[in-house]
Amino acid sequence: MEGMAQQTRNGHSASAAEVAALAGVSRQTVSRVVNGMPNVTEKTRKRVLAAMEELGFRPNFAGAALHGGSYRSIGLCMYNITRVGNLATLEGIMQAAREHDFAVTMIEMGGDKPYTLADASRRMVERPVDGMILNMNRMAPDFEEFVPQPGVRTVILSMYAHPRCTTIDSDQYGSCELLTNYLLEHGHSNMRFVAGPENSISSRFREAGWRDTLGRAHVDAAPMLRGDWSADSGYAMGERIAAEVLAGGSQAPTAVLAANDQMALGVIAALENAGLSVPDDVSVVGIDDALEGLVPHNRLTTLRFDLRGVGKLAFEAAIGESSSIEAIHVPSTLVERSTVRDIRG
Amino acid sequence: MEGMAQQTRNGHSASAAEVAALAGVSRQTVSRVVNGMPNVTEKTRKRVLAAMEELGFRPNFAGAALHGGSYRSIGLCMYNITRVGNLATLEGIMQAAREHDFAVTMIEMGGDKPYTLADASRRMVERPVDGMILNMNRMAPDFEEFVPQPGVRTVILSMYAHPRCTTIDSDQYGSCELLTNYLLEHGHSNMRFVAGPENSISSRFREAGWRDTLGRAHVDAAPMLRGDWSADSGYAMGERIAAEVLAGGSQAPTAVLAANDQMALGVIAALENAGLSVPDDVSVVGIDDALEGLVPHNRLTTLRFDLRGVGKLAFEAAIGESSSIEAIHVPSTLVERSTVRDIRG
DNA sequence: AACCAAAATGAGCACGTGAACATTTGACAA
DNA sequence: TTGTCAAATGTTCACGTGCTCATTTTGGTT
Repeated sequence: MEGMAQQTRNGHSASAAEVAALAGVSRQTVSRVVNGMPNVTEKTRKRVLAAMEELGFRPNFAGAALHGGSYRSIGLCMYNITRVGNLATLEGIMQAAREHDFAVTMIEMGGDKPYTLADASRRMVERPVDGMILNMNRMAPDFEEFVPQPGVRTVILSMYAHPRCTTIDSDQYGSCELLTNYLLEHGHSNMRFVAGPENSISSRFREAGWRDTLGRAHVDAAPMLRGDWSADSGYAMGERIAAEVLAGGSQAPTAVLAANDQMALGVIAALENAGLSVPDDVSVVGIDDALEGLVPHNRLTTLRFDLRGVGKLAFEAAIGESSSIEAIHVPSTLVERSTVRDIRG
Repeated sequence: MEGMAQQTRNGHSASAAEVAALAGVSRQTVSRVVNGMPNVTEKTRKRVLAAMEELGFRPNFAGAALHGGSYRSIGLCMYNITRVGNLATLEGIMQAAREHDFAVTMIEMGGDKPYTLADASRRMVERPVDGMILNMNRMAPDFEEFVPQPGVRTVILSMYAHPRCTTIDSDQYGSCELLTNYLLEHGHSNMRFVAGPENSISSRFREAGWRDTLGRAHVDAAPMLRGDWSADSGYAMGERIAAEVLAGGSQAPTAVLAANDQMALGVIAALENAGLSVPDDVSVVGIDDALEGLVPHNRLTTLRFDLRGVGKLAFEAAIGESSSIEAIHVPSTLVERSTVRDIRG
């Protein structure tokens, strides 16, 4: 059993005291070596390191954290990791965490029913975290009245501002404002909007951005077409739009704004299937820039969110010292490809 | 500052002792209430709960864990979260974790250079985790010689078996074995294989599965076509295949096995662009079943991995009591749609 | 009222570490 | 040799909790 010298007691790794005993020094010297502090002779350091090696020493996290320091970890509660946007945000958070040598402690809430922020916060706070980020996809039932756990900075990923927590999200509203203006500037005053599902917050803000922008430009909005984010739903709406275009008349649309790229893809397929050309007959724009590498010859003009930026800001707000409460909307950038034609003049 | 009664000292939440003092009971009684132990009068419990509420008590994780219990968390080290497969695996792990009331502590390794298992393990072990799962996308340089941290069960997500750790992965080899046999059974003895990039382990196993299966069936393998997972690379290979088909002759392919769905999509687009019909002229199969909702009228016959199953098994191996070391390959299932034609007879 | 068992509560130790402070060692100059 | 000072090392305390064991209280029975 010599090879098993690492194991002491019931599976727990050796303590600093045992290392100290083996190395013939005091426990404090071991601590100094572990934490790379100065004022240790090279000879002593070597002896301690050898003892650590022999015993398979693993500094006890609890003992270290107990003293009152930070856990160097932030909590993240996600509702649905699978959603493309959430994933990129997660990546941004992870990247920021790595730069600060933080870990990310994740818990997932049951995917079926919408969770309350209070539940998420309660489950998270019993973990070793220095702050927390709560993702809110659908509307949390207790959003307004939610009170964050005292002493743990809490950031909510949400378009809605919160009275007691900093909120961060990509500017969903601004995204459609930007795209609508873009289409208007290219002469498309008669456009159709293919929306996402009604229960999605993003979807609602995207729709509002479109509608308000048209209103500000004094352009009448045609009835919105309801999709469900999927390419097939986009295709179905695309068929309707194709019929409108083919029917002609002054109300015939010249452009389509789809609330995500998949639906835009469906719209394009339906239009082309009906013998129409994109962008010669109809211009189409999407949102998300999610088709990269996924579709051959991707040429969709779309909008890219700075999701890593969102993740980074969320992380920094969660560990930040500032106690100010902000509502941050991160802007997005237009990605011009070739599905929009300029029809002015 | 009455509303700030929650905050004591420098941002730390109140201790059980302070709660005890306020409630006029012993600290041990507070502990009993917190942990829901029996033998506490209802009246006492109420008083303690009230005191906890007033002070905003948060049980100190370190203090509790110090006693030697479990952290109720497993570590996960990921190389690249963005990859579709990794995401689904993560989801499986999260789901299993939730069922056991575990959290998942994630760290990400720098996305640019391949990481060593030793690095990942070292960074992970200083966190409060009861076990760890290491993801290995490319070949880790130290795979063979890696020795897991003593006392922390370590699971590697890898197709290769490891001498000292349990390994788990979707059966990449078996996936192409299954699909190749499927095509052979449908009369396609002349098929082309569009591979993924050379540095990907999955890619290598998928290619080997295809090649070996053809060998066992005594069918000559045509030269493999090298893609890079992207739809555009699939399109490029599809153009070459189309040329071969149109050239005719006994060596003209009747089917294509693409190592992922995106490339299959590209192949189909190229074939159809060349005036060929799928599946009437050429059959095409992909792998991953990744196009759901993403593409209108998805009809690609493909293979679905049980990635959640992989995640679940990995989690359970990481917290399991059994010290046996296994190499688990989780099988996948065929998803028949309509891009393969039976040309027997 | 007296007694007893069971339930409720309290006291003290142990966990492994970091930090402040105390002590020893070693080098060098007078 | 002796004194001095800095570097190296050791000692002690504190952190907040769970557990074991001791003590007190409660409720019921004789």
